[in-house]
Amino acid sequence: MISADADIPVRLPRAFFRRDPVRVARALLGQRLVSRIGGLRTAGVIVETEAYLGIPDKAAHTFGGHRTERVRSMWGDGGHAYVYFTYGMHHCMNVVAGTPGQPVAALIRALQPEIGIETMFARRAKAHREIDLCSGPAKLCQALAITRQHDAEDLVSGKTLFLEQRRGRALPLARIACGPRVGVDYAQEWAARPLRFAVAGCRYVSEPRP
DNA sequence: CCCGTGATTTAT
DNA sequence: TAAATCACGGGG
Repeated sequence: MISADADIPVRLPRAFFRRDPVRVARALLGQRLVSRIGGLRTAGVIVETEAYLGIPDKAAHTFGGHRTERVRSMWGDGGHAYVYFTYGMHHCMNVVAGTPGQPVAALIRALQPEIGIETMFARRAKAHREIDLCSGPAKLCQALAITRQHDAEDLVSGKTLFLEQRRGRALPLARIACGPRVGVDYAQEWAARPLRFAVAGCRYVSEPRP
């Protein structure tokens, strides 16, 4: 039977995140990322992710067991945010996966804007079309006002940044496109591995599409 | 294609 | 300390 409160938002539970990063990256597709920052609510459906496999992964910030202040949150429990700053102007958000001591994560690369679209346009003055608001890891952080301030935030219990379950079941594999990760050409044999995932045919996915 | 921009990392 | 790097985005 159908529950009367089927549409009340439910958070993704801790167990969702305490899995290997490929599983988490795929399972995040179709879920909702919500930001309540600066008194404004913005949210979108995750349509593109990448998995970062930690110590052996030459493209990961924690490659080789690298453990610095910047990547501290990567070493913590699954279900927390890892937000980093790069190129002097951009923030990118990861969802930490696995359990403490496993520095693995899923990078959120694109959202389909859903809530607070006017706020997103205001925060992203250079975007003129809805598909330009969140079609890239730094674009979505700008649209949702996610910064290094939100690094290490607990997405399971936090009040400003969290994930709502939108799909009870995983997206069928046939509806997930995959391909090499973006911007990791330096990572040798890890560069070509198919660790980028996207909702097949979705126009909100960043280009070039997998 | 090229370049901004600055924290972080890596090499001296 | 100095130099190189960078999980990007915007403009031409």
